[in-house]
Amino acid sequence: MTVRTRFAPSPTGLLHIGGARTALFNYLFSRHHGGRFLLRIEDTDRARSTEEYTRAILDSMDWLGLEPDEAPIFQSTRAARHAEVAAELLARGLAYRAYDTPEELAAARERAIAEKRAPRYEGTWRDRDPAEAPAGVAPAIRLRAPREGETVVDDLVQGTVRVANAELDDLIILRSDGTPTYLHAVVVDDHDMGITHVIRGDDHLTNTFRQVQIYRAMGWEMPRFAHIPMIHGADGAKLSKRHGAQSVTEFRDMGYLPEALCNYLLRLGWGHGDAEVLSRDEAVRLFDLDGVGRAPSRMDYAKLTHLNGVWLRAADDDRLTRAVLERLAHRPVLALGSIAAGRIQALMPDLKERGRTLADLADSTAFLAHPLPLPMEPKAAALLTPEAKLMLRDVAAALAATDFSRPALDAALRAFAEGSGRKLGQVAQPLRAALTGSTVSPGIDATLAALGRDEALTRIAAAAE
RNA sequence: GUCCCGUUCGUCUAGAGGCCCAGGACACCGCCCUCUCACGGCGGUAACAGGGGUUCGAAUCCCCUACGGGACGCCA
Repeated sequence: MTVRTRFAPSPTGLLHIGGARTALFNYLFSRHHGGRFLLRIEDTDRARSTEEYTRAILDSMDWLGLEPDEAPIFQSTRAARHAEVAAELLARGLAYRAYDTPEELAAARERAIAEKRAPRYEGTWRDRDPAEAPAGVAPAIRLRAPREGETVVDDLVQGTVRVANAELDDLIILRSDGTPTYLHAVVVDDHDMGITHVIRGDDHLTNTFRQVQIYRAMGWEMPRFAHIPMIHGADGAKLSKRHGAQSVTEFRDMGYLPEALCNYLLRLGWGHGDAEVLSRDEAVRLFDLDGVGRAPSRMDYAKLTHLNGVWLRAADDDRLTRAVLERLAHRPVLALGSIAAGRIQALMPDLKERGRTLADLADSTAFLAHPLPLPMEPKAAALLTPEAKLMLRDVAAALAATDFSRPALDAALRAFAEGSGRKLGQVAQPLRAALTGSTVSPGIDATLAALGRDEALTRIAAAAE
């Protein structure tokens, strides 16, 4: 049997990281087992679903490298099939028409809560003669769920979970307007799509019992279920706005790399020995459901950032240069011609050593594209004392005598420092300030070389004035 | 209220009865490297929720308590 998994987001918002992790686990599981990964857009809530969100979710999945193996299926296109299955259940006496009005149900619910009973449907129309149906009320169709015994879910993550059928009620599968409810549509679609493994957030665990009842009623083979714990904010509460970034789009905009976000999300709730840094290939090779824990995990932005640094250092220089240029394009003061691009490219191996996000990288790169006069950070300006300025003129002369290769620049600076009785730092720091307007940059020789002879000497002269 | 699930360093986790007076990673604190900042290296602080069992022996098995989370909709 070929493994088939699916990710089934509803397009009522951006793809958040909980959803991204669910998608990732589905993807990795299917890949690990040589199966297929599908996508279903659950857009049955017509009021809240939008095309923009659908597109945004697709974009985010694409960015994360989680492309589905088949064209996405839109649940809204399958309403007729959902109704057909409901009709079959009705014909076989496994479902029934319920004529309760929303008002009656709401009243019954309030009564139950007031009397501290579970707010369950009492089955008013379960065995009532349809002839008693009130005129003008369109019925909803409810599943005739078993009332005795228990329903068991053999979950790949949660283990065997069981509940007494008396705890469950007769759920609505088709609304009075003929549209399917979520629980019903999911079962029908998963069955028709040939889904073998349903991997989703554990907020769906208790709903699974009712879905199992639908599978049973239809006599369908059941998929295996795997309910993975949810992601919480740093305070342990459900992830929300106040916890900071939560959508994939936001993380992308903040300068996180998709491989880093995937790596982080993979390790959140899943472990494999001491493995921490995992490429996509390694993840596919090692991932399986037995490594997934059952407790909810908290989002740790610091660890994500660290991992991003690791992947940033491993990333290709051309790719990073392009990404940085894109980010810098929003800064009108910069001169982003081919000269600047060349400098950035040249210094990228050194720059990426110290950045943690693309945003950091762009910040630490901007000086290369900045036209003169260079803005000076206060700390940098403080380094340019009158004595330092005098020294800078001599340094410029020493540097001008080299071929401006890194080794030659390094040797010249060391010789100059030694010859003038200074420590290298006493020479390098004012020089750094002159070249970058900052106290922080890659090695001074690399910085000089990236700027090039003319620009470097011009900047030094400007600072020495 | 009812039902379901969970609880190992601050955080993510390793741990499937003796290998654990609990290992790794991030964060934090020292030191080293060093032209700055990073990177890297070395070291440190820090956890089995509590209580009962079972067993020669329990982080690992059972029970209870506490605390978290989730679900109970003609939402998905």
